[in-house]
Amino acid sequence: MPSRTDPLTLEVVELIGAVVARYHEEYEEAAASHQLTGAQARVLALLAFDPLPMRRIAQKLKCEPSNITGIVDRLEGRGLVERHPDPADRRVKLAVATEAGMQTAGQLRDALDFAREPLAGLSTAERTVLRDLLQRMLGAA
Amino acid sequence: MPSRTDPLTLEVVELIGAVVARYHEEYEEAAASHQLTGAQARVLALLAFDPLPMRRIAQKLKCEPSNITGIVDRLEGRGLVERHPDPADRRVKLAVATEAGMQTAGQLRDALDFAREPLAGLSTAERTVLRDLLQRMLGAA
DNA sequence: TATTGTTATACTCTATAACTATA
DNA sequence: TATAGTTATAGAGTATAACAATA
Repeated sequence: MPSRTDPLTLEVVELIGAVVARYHEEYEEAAASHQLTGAQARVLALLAFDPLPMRRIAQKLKCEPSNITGIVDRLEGRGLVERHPDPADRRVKLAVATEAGMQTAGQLRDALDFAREPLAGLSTAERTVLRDLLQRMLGAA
Repeated sequence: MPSRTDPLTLEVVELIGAVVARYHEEYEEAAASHQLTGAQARVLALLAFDPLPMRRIAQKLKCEPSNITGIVDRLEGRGLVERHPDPADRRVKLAVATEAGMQTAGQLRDALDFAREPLAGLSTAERTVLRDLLQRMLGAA
């Protein structure tokens, strides 16, 4: 078993850092191309998947609920999101992506292809190794 | 050759997104444990590697130079960084990590171990596959 | 009483533009 | 005139605390 700090491991750690930086760069860039901030794009992506109460959005983004008010305000001002009452609990407001919001979210998803291209060039065996490793990385800590 | 959107590839793409999210979470958490913001921690990490002119920091962080003034101000106020004149060009200010800054940067580095633990548990062959894949991912786009 | 969303406040990061001191 | 760093300004994200409506 190789050591925790051998050169190959350090190299891989550095590469992961580079992937993270690259992922963020491209995400911000894709968001900006739609005049959205990163936070707005993340919320829109969540809501395109399914409607959520304000509080749930904050949990998903791991931030305070009070922040979501402004982000959804701005998305709503752009016509990408709407606030709907929850019939089951009148305290709750469900944030829902509009048709335009769904379209924008789809375009954002397509723009984030940088990872998909090279992955598709790998054999099934290689991708399986990668999947298992990533799962281990996420499960271990 | 598998398709660009087959289930295994999509699964891996999703896992990469999770790794990115996790990486950021832990980075912010480690920074916060030293009463630093993410941006401050990133600048400190850069300067712990070697001193840089203000402008170079902005290039590394891919932001406007004017932003760096405030970030370095706050690091300097905490005694983690100093501004030194550049003898070669009196317009330039070199930002240098202090002894305390070097220590903090080292602690931040150690805190970001989540990737290293599981990586060290992989065989050399597996880590080599991973390294090559990550390099391909970064080079392809 | 507890919870949901909001408001108010303060701080940081961000880009843009104008300024200063050097070159 | 061009460049390095700064200042001024405005918009956005963030946490904290207090508030209204509802449970």
